[in-house]
Amino acid sequence: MTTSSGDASSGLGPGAPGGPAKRATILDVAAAAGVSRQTVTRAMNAMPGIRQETRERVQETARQLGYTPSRFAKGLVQGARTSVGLAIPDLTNPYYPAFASSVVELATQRGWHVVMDDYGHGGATGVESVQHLAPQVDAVIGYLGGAADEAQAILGRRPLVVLDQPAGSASGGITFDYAHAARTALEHLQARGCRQLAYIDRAGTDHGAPEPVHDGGPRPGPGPVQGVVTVRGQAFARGAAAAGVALAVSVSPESAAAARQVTRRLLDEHPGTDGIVVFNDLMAAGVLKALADSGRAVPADCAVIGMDGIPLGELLTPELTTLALDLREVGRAAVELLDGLLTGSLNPAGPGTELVLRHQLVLRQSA
Amino acid sequence: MTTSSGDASSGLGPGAPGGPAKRATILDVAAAAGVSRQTVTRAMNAMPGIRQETRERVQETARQLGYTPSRFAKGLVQGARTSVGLAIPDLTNPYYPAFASSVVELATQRGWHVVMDDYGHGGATGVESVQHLAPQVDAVIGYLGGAADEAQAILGRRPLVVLDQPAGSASGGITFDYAHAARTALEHLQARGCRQLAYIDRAGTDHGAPEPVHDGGPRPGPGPVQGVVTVRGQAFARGAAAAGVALAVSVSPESAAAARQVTRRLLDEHPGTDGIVVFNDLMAAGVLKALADSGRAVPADCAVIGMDGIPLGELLTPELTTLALDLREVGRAAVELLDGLLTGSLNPAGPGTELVLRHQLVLRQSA
DNA sequence: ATAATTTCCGTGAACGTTCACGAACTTGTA
DNA sequence: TACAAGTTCGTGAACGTTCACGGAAATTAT
Repeated sequence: MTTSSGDASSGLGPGAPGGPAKRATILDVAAAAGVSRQTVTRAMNAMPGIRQETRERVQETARQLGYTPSRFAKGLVQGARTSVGLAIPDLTNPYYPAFASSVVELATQRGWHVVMDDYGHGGATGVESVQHLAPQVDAVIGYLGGAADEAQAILGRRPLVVLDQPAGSASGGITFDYAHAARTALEHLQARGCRQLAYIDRAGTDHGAPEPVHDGGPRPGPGPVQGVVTVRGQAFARGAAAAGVALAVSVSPESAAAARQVTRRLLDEHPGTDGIVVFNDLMAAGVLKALADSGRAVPADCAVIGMDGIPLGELLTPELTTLALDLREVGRAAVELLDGLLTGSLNPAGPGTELVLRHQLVLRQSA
Repeated sequence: MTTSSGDASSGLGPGAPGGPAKRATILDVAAAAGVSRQTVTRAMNAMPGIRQETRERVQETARQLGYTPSRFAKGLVQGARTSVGLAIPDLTNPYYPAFASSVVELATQRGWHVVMDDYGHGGATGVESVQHLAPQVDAVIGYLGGAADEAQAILGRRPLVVLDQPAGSASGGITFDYAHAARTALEHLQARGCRQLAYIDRAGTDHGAPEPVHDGGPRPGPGPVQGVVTVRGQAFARGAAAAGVALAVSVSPESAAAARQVTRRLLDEHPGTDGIVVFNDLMAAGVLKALADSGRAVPADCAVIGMDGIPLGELLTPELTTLALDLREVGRAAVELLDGLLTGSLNPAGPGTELVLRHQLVLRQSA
């Protein structure tokens, strides 16, 4: 502008000098190219009704000015592309990536964007995650670990699909038939001849549990059951009681290393244990280590059944028998449920639509 | 609408009848509550200058109408909250979640949102992923597997941080010192007394390779090296040549199962192999399986070194020695680099700032 | 009682884009 | 030449929110 030389805006436009280089707008491009807003729009969006030469000139001008259309202005006038929030407690836990991958894939197929929040590492809760996502998304899918009502309140009318917890007032929910899983596992172990069973539960309450129960009723067996606080754990305790089989229960933080230690103690207290079911495959990996530590052969001396069926199981030694969940299928169920909610074939305001999925026993070496 | 009763909007507002229930705006709320736009804004955003009673009344009205402020209108007037795109080839590969988790955590700390794209499953490329993300984000971090220039062109002035490939015209890049990694691994194996080494490379070119070379120069050893196409593979081939050590190279698709098969063939062709380095830990798991299949003891008969240091390695039997990368640290580096680019302390237009990280040998049982 | 604050609330403007429409220019045809 | 039809481009309006400012009402001070 102030220079007398002719070649203004040579290559870089703003950026080098002065302040933070105020963002170029469509008007800047229009002015620089000697056309109107609408022509710039036509050039940038591959619309008809513009001469090829003009289009190229405008595009070049836009490039030189570093022009990027404001997604806000565009969204405001065109109506939102839907974007869904995905709340995950811990991507580091191999259970979740498989699920998340599926959600992202199917959401992308529908033209949605996925805003991901991996809230566990910051020590946040599921509700806080929803709070963080809320202003940015049109819907949320998530493993919140409870408080579905509160989360739905934050989202207002926008649909919320929660997993592995009662839907409550949430628009939709996907749960798992743990009673069926427990029955399947226990029957398999019994058929195998196991008589001294144990279950390793995860420590830390999952807020999905209906009541933080101490199982005040008749103790189903000799094992300690007081610590059982997850819904999975309750299902196994009840399943064992129903089947009239002894079940020792230990509780461990959700990691292989922790499960290894807990299992060592369990084996000290119950040396005759000959069958163990574990909260999930990751912890089962630690259980296998502990059994190896103690010199026991798997499955000869003690059988092990994991849960969830993550790919890791196949790589362990021995390969892990597990109550598998097709995590891509879980993701598909969540996305399709949300799709129904969004397109209105399902009513978000109505009572939460619940979908129940079942684990399937995958026999490998460990049991 | 058709009813004569007076109680309009009782509890649910729109939604039940008619069409897709046009979205409620701030003006609807203002009218329903008998106040102005600005008062609604004040009520919804916890701003001062409003009576508590009014605030509650407005909030209740908003709730009843299912009002959710438009993120586009808000963004337009307030200036963008920055949101970054995260392009990941395959969340199912345990390498990436650890990285992604770190990125999400640190981005959230900065108040950014993360739009995730897991582009591999759809058969898309990194560039297509960037294309998909571009209209929605202010910057991109990603493993693109090449074509950084093209991706940067799509983003215009918006910063792009690429990983594990030359930055090219991208604003920033993070690469790994594979020459150092190769040297470390080979030296360790030699010191261990291994004499017949092998390297299992990943099939499929990573476009980051400077030239799709057939290594036309003098063959560094007896092993077949023609298939080496990844930068990692080249580093190992060169490292072996420099150290004057024989190195057989096999190529396998990126999965444990595939690596298992390839390793079986390798062992048939080179039965004397007593040390194997693998492209990554996931494939190394398959290599361990193959060695077990062949009746070889690890590390007594053959040592194995993996690469990248994912948590899986500790759970294998034997536990995997690996050239570990602190993936959370990689995420941190990417985010901090991007932060510099965004806040302007680094110049996005300038030549890409490259950062080189090093693998560290973590000794466990397998070597 | 009047003035000086303070509290509360409303109105014009602006953010950057696309849509709907119309004007100007070009080409083809009688 | 004149008219129709097509091509290319520009202008007002609208999307829904917040900001800056100003006015009215309620409260306190003089």
